[in-house]
Parts: sequence; structure tokens; C-alpha cells
Amino acid sequence: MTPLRSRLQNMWMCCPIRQFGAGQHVFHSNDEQTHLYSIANGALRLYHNLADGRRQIVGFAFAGDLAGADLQARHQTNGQAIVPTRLYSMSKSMFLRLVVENPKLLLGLHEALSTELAAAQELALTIGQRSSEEALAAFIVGLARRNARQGLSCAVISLPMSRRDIADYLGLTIGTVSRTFTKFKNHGLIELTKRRSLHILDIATLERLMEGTEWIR
Amino acid sequence: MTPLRSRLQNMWMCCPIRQFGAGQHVFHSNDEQTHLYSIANGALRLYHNLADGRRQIVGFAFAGDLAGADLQARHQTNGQAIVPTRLYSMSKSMFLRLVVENPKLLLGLHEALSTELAAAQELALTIGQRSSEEALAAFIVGLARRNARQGLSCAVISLPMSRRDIADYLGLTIGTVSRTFTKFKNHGLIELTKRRSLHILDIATLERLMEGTEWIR
DNA sequence: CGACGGGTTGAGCTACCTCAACCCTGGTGG
DNA sequence: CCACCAGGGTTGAGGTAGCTCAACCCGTCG
Repeated sequence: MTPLRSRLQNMWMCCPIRQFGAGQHVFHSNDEQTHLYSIANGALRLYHNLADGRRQIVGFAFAGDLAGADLQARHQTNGQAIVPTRLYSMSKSMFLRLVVENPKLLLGLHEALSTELAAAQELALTIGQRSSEEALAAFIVGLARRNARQGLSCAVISLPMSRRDIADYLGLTIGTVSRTFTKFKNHGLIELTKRRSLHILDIATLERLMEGTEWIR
Repeated sequence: MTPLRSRLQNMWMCCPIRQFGAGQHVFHSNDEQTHLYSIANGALRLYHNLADGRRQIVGFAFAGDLAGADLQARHQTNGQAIVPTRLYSMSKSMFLRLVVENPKLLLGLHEALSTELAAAQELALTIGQRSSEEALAAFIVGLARRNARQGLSCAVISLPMSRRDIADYLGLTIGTVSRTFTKFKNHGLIELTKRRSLHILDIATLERLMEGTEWIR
């Protein structure tokens, strides 16, 4: 954990906490953006829609992640709780006042935003170039790496989101996601335990799969 | 043009200019990131690769755009000149020194990075949910809107990138891109003039196409 | 215990890919 | 100034990954 990040983390300690039930929106796309959020626990889906309802999830935010880090006048995405979620909220003006006292805070936020940008570009790579198997492998490995960074188990992966969420994230359909999970299970790469969690049995093969250097029949 | 942005623009006036020929790389993914760039003229493609050479272009940068705005230790993408390109370059340490004097500069950079994030997320929407026709319409409209923002003609669109670049940007193949251009031409939406430019004849239909509210046979 | 929502599986379809031939254009050199 | 060439772009024919639609399964909750 870099100094920048820890400074950002301390900043939330005295902020009010807001709660959202599963399915509730924290903000809608094009809403005025008044606050910066840090997720205490739970999970958000961040998504875009087309006119006919097609949905692209552009990211998930879990405990420790920020939302609204762009500081724009209006929200660029919809933000919706996947499960009951609590988040620290700080008004943008409050944050900007803190920045005046401590300019490093803005650098920390900038770093967080850079990470989000890298994730969005990696997602474009996944959707645009990877096959359904490569994409799902990338998704699972991504969650494992996030767990590792947070000091959680990188073998047991919790999946708060539904199959539809995963499909709308990877640009696939629910059927293809389900079939691909089954295929991974049959190849001994993962174990599907409870409905919303899995065990990784062979991360090395998943990593080769996501890079396109391994294939399964 | 917001004050933040104009402040960012003035900052480059005294910076050294570097030149790159078509196909030359300004930086490679994972290179140490030493500088911040502003494109004086020309164009860059920003891209990721998979192990077997599949390429996802995650953005194009044209005159007035920044590169390296993430200020990370290492470059997150490859950056390659599409055509002969000149760019202002400023070392990160120089930029950070300027920021100490004028903290607003960092806010301006943050805003630019937010714009990049929004573009990357919109790209994910395009690749993940839009059909080839909707995707190409979104691409053309995106270029037209950029031109409008820069005070250029939004009817005459210059396409410095090849069909392969467009395909690798939209997650399609060169054949599909070419066929879709032809279809748009046959429907009177665009005129294909020179090889690397086009005229928009019916932007309203293109906009409805990209939102999924109109179809062409 | 029944109903419901999410997940899995199967059968058939189609949008887009693959591969290959052809065309066009701009650049080069005779 | 023209002939040639190379590389990008277009078009066609056939194949296939992943979609659609529908049936079924299973765990949860009233």
C-alpha cells in the first residue's frame, strides 16, 4: 500500500455512511455528481445502457474501492448496489477543501482514477479480442488478483454478482457464461461450490488461457 | 473551453517538441513512464496486445490530446504514431514542480483523465453491446463530435487510421468494417471520398443507429 | 408444499469471421 | 510520362462461435 493510498483511506474515517439495499441505485448516469464515495462493504455494478435496454457493465466496485473519483459535474455511469452495501460519502466540495490543506490527496485520487482507466482498457481488450473462454478466465483471474491485493484468499472467490452481470460485463450471454463455467469445472480448473462463490483449482492454466497461450477442447 | 483546460494548454508552450514517423512508437506498454505528452499534430494509436498478436486499440489521440496523463510509474499501453506526429513532451518531475506552484494544473489533468476513462467505458459499451453497424456509427459520430469540440468541420471526417486500426478498435474484422462502410454509403449516410476521409451526409440517422433506435436492412 | 427466480442445458440460427480472389491507388523507377 | 508494383481496401463464399429460444432444474421463501 503506497503512502498516497493510505492517506486517501484515512480521510474517510469521519465521513457519514450511507446504506443501500440490493438493487438500489447510488447514482444514475447524468445525475449531478455531488459526492465522492468509498465502499465500506458490499458491491456496486457500474453500467451503461443503450436505448433498448442492452446493458454494459463497465466495472464492479468492492470494499475499499472508490466511486465518483472522476470529480466530474455529472456521473458518467449508473451505480447500483448488487448486495446490501454501505459506503462512506464525502461531498466534492469537502474533498476539495481537504485537498487545499493536503495536495497529496488529489494525487492519490489521480492514481485511483488511473487504475480505473487501466481496468476499463483491459476490459475493452477482453470484450474485443478474447474468446468466451479467454474472457471468463480473465474475469476469474482478475477477481483472484484483486483478492490477493486486498490480502484475501486468492483461491476462494466470492461472486456477489449474478450470471447476467458477468455476461453483461464480458459482452456475452448468460448461457455462454454458464456453459463456460461448466467447461472450466469439467477440466478441473475451478470448483463451483455455492451459487455465488467458486474455488480456483488451477490458476496457472487460467492465466495462460486469458493470454491466449493455452486452449481447452 | 474551461479555465482548467486552457491552463493545461498554456503549460506546453515552452516544452521541447519530439517528432515521430508513421509506425514509430512513442512508448511501449510497461516502459518506465518519464514524460507527459501533448500532441501538437498527427495521431497516435494506443493499444494492448495478447500473446499471439491480437491487438485491441483502446484509443486514438489527436492534436490537443494528452498521452501519459495517468502519471503512473509505467506506461499502461503502447503508443504508436499513425502518421508523422509531433508532440510536446514534459518530464513528470517538471510537471509535478509546476503543480506545486499551481495546483489547478493537477485538477486539469484529472479532468482530462476522467474524459479518457469515460471514452474507454463507452468503448466497452460499443464493443460489448453494439452490432457492427451500431459500432461503426458510434465510431463515426465520435469523430464528428470530437471535430465539433475542436471547432473543425463535423461533416468532413479525416481518418488517419487504416481499416485494420478501425477493426482492432471496434473488435471487428477488416472485412466487416469495409462491408459496413459500403452499406452506409449505399444508404446515403456517408460518402467515401479519399481513402482516408469521408463526408457525413446524415448524422441524425447515424446517431439513432448508434443508440439502437434505428436499423438499416 | 408450491411458486418463483436464477442457473443449466439443448437445438437450431445467424452475425460475424475466415480465407481467398480481386481491385484500386499512390509511389517508384525506367 | 507511363508501367509496374506493393500494400491497403473491397467483395464473395462458406464456416463457426456464440446467440436465441425454450425446456428443465434447483434452491429459497412464503
